[in-house]
Amino acid sequence: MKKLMIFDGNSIINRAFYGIKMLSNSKGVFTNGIYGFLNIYFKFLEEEKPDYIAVAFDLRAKTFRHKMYDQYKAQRKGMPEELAQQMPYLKEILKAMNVTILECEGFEADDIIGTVSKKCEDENILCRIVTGDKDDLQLASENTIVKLIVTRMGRTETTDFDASAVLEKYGVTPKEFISVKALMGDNSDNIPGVPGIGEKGAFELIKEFKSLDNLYANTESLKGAKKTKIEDGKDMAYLSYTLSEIVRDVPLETEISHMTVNAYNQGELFDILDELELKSIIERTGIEKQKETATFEVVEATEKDFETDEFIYLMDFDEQLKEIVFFKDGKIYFKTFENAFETIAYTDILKNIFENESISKVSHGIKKDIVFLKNSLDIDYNGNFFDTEIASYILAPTKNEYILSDLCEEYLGKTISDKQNGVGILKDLKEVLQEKIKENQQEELLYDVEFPLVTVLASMEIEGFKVDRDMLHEFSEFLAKRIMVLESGIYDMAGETFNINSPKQLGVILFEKLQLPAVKKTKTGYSTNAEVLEKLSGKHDIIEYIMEYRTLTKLKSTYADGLYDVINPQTGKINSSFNQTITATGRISSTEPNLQNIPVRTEIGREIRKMFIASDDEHILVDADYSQIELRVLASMSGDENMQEAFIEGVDIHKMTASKAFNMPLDMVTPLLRSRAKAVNFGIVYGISEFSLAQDIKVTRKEAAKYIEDYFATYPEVKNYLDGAVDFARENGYVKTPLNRRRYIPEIKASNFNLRSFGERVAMNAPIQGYAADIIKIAMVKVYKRLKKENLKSKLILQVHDELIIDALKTEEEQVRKILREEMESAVKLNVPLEVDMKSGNSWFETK
DNA sequence: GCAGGCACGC
DNA sequence: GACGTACGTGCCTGCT
Repeated sequence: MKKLMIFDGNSIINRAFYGIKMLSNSKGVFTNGIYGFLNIYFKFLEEEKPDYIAVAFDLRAKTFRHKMYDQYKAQRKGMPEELAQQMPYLKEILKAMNVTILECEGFEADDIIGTVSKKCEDENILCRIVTGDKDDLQLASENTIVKLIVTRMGRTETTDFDASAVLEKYGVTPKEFISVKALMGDNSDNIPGVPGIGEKGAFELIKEFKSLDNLYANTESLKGAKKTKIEDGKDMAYLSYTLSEIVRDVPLETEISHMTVNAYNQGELFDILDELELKSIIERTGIEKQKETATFEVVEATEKDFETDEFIYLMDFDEQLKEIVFFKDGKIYFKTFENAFETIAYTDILKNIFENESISKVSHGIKKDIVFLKNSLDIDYNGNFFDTEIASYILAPTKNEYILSDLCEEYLGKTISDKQNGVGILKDLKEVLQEKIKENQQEELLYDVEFPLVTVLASMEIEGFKVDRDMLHEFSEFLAKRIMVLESGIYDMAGETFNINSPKQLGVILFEKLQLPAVKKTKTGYSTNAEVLEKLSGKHDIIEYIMEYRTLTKLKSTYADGLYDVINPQTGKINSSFNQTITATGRISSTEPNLQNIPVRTEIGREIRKMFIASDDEHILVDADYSQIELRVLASMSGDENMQEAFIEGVDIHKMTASKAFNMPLDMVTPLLRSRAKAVNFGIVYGISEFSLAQDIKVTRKEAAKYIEDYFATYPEVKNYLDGAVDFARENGYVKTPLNRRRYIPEIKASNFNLRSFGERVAMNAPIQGYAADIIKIAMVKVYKRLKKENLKSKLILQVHDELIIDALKTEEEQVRKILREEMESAVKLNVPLEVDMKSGNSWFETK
């Protein structure tokens, strides 16, 4: 016997959508429903190996059921936007797979399925119905099996129902199932049923009477209230029956003989799946990439081959240079290096290329090359280059990684098999990226800010920050002693030893053994974070101990010991990595170690900064930080005169905000009111929610909302500006800074309130934080160039978002201060002054 | 190897 | 009313 399988497209994509966590491609198109549908589709295809296959869909148009009963599915909300946008893609995919799609105006997918299964019965074909909708159980028969799926926690479970399985599970036949539903109704479809008859009653009645007709022919055998309910509900019952009964003679245009399982239209299918970045599905379909695989002639390079005016290369090294591959005149050249001698013999050739301004370089991730060439061969990489990694980041800053092969597939549709072939299409990639950068008007941002910054960051990495090893070690030992004392105190009070670092064990001690009130829970148990501990403070002496223990162990492990472990033993310096392609907003990040989160707020934490020192006795640290850069940016971009006034007059912005928002003279502003105004300013800058603001300043959400309202009344143009940013994002899908740094915000269209609110806050915040990031990057490039131009030996060694640190030769200190102030304050022209606070000192501690 | 909880900075 | 909450990095635990 032949076998047909039919899927309920809407039902399955729905199940998948709600059962699988949100997925989206890098452009923000959601894909979880499609992903789930296809996995289910392939699973059943492999299991059942049908001869015919079809997928049925609902259409948006009203069905005969709506015409018959205007309340039908009336309460049902439309599909959420995140799912709706996936439907056309799914249909395209099915078309590319040459799968029959069945839709029929005026009917639902269920009716189409009912019709197809009826045809199967007539033509003696086995039928398999795959759906998440229990209603289809009425279609089960000997030859028709309903495969009912349930998705939970990302897993799909299936139960098979033929007629006897329905009878066994529910005690009624498939056809009787319709009558049951007619009596009990269905909330999800808004089918009324008989008032007062629920699931239990409906099943009992139909088990006894078998059908509605028989029930109503024998109502006299019923008793009491039930009898009245049934009799009164007769019209409703019959209406509900018609609504519930699946139609089995929908006018379909397609015959079963046309529903054969066909070969895929490979190129088309690949393109869609590739666009959606559904890699595992591509693998599962087994489709071959129809696209070109880049292959080039590969030859070993001679010294002469290195002569070129455009050096397109990829370099491989660890401690030693291992290989350079480069592309020239349609050929790939490679040169491998077995040992240090070979490398040294090549130093001049490499120097000629990398130090020569007139040879332009193209590569992927150039900063690491600059650092390597300087450290291992003392080669000074000049600034004439195009970095495809940085360019890709500017085009799409929210991607997790910028891998060359992925980018080639994305932008060129070409697959690269290895590094050698990668270099062969680097130039093509460069040209596509260049074009897109131009389209987005991001040329100034890329060529005048980001590329020059690569050199600056490399220099900062090479230079490093000198630390006082011994002092760091002593501090660690000091902490260790104090931690020991706290530890034994905690064990005493707890009456047992346990791992204080384990929130799980700590939770048991505090909230079970010591019976302290548990205020907050996490996914896995009791919350024991600082906020919770603060609330418990005073209730038990152990709390203070734990709070101090947390502070000190954090200081010891992350800072004292963590930093000690990464000191270069030769130089006594710490060399962090500065990453330019991580953050969504345009800020840079620092890793291994992170020097952008060295403690400053608490006295004990600030101690760490005493260990960050000038490189030697001849040097001094000069620290310059922008004063309120984000708020100045906001004042300038919004054009709000009230806010600008504060900066032009040079008064304390938080105090001014409090004075204006709470309608009182400046000298009446109390520290508490100032700190609340500050929190609102802070919240605006970081795009925090009303909820977070309430938590921050420990007021109710309502009060927080009032503060925000007062704030916007004080600065009406700020409100206007922020609303405008949200509108812009809704319309364009992204926001931008004045330098056209973009951030895409797919969340702005989400139907989920939290996700959409998040998108709106991002839309308001990204231009502010992003522009501040642009400004300090411009300043860094200008400061670096000035230091070089004026032949100074002082070096930029660190950036912390609004702060620059220079390790200055003492004899150059005044010149360095002048350069920092001038270049930072003139980086861009705002409608308010850009101000810099500056301080020198022998340690980072002293500069604060 | 990975997720969760926590804490540090701007 | 939405039950999650700006951006990052790194440490520790406790599970697989």
